[in-house]
Amino acid sequence: MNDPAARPTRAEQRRNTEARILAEARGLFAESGYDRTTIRAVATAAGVDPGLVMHYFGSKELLFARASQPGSPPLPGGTAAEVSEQLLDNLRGSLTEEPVGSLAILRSMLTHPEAAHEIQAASRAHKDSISQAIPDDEADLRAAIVSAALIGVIVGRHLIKLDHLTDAEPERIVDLLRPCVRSLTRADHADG
Amino acid sequence: MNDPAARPTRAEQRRNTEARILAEARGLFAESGYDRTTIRAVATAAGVDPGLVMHYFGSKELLFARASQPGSPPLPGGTAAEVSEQLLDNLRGSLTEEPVGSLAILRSMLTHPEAAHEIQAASRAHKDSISQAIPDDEADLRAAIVSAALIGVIVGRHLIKLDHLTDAEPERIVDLLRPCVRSLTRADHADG
DNA sequence: TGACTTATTCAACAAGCGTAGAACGACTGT
DNA sequence: ACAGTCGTTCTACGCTTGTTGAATAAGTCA
Repeated sequence: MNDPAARPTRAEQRRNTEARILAEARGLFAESGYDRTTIRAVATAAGVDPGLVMHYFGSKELLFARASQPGSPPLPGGTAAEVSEQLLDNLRGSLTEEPVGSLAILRSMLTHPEAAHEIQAASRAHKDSISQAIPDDEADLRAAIVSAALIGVIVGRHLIKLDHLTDAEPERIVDLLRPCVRSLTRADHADG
Repeated sequence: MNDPAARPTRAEQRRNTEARILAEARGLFAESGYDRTTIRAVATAAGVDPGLVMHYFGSKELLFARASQPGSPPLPGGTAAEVSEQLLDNLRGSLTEEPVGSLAILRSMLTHPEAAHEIQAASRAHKDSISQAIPDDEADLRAAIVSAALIGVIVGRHLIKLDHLTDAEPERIVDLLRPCVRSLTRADHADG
């Protein structure tokens, strides 16, 4: 019955193709964004009829929602120094290999309202857990800035593919950004 | 002949509607991106027939090219300290009111290849003039990082509208980012 | 085996898109 | 005034899209 070499059962078959469709959808959404990814293209990539995609996922919108699961990294917490090091750890992870689902959201965040909302929500959650560690009345703003800047770096590397950002060793980028993150999570900054 | 109150001449009339179309196109491209902005919507917003838009601009692609003129800020140069202050000046300008043409490019940079190329080119030009002021063999990487991070902040404020980033005073954001930019344009950074 | 479910495909619809070309009518130079 | 330019609109073509419902064929269970 459960012989792995045998012809797969019906339920297995279904989960199989459903997973294959989902994987191809993730890839295409991450590569081309929501609008430029057609259900037909997903179906073709998965070796399947477009109608089947609809039958399994209901609509393009629902397919996108399933394909772009936030997979949000653990929220930082603790002292300011700890928070900044956790932020840099997350950054390092996102630089080495970003999960395709996250890239799908990032790719579409400027043109697809739903994706934008998810980014806002994620950034808001991030902010709440960061700003508590910052002894400053501008803590919320600081948290928002560090979110935006780090998103910019990830987007620049994976999606826009900025020249020297794509090839660089993740650890180098993290090292170069460490003073930035620290100055933003601490309340001290000198000008002049 | 040139009585400003009189009925406009043919050439004036043309420049008039052409400018009106271009303005509406800029607005819509900045608001919705390339794909979601239809020529029909631009025409309707300008109170004009879609065919006229084609007749004046040739194609949607050409219209986008005209509507999203880079309007790149003056390239920084000089010593490291001067460069970082110029970068922050540009940032302040982009935070107070970004020209709609630039927002059109930024909005589409993740989904429209042409827009992505323009961002890459702009970032490359930026890099060349920044990295010369940085006494470091990682100068190119530093320049790319600062570009990406600043783009992230601008995008977070104007396009994604991150919570506390939208309301904040530009000068506050600039002040908070000053240590960041300085640490990236200088060759010194401590870790530990 | 036979009844039933279900994974999958086929064919087609309605809508929206960019775009082309003919047509109209007012302005313009001679 | 006449011929021609030109701003502008109308209509329509061809294409792609998301989505649907019927049809097909294979697996499943009594």
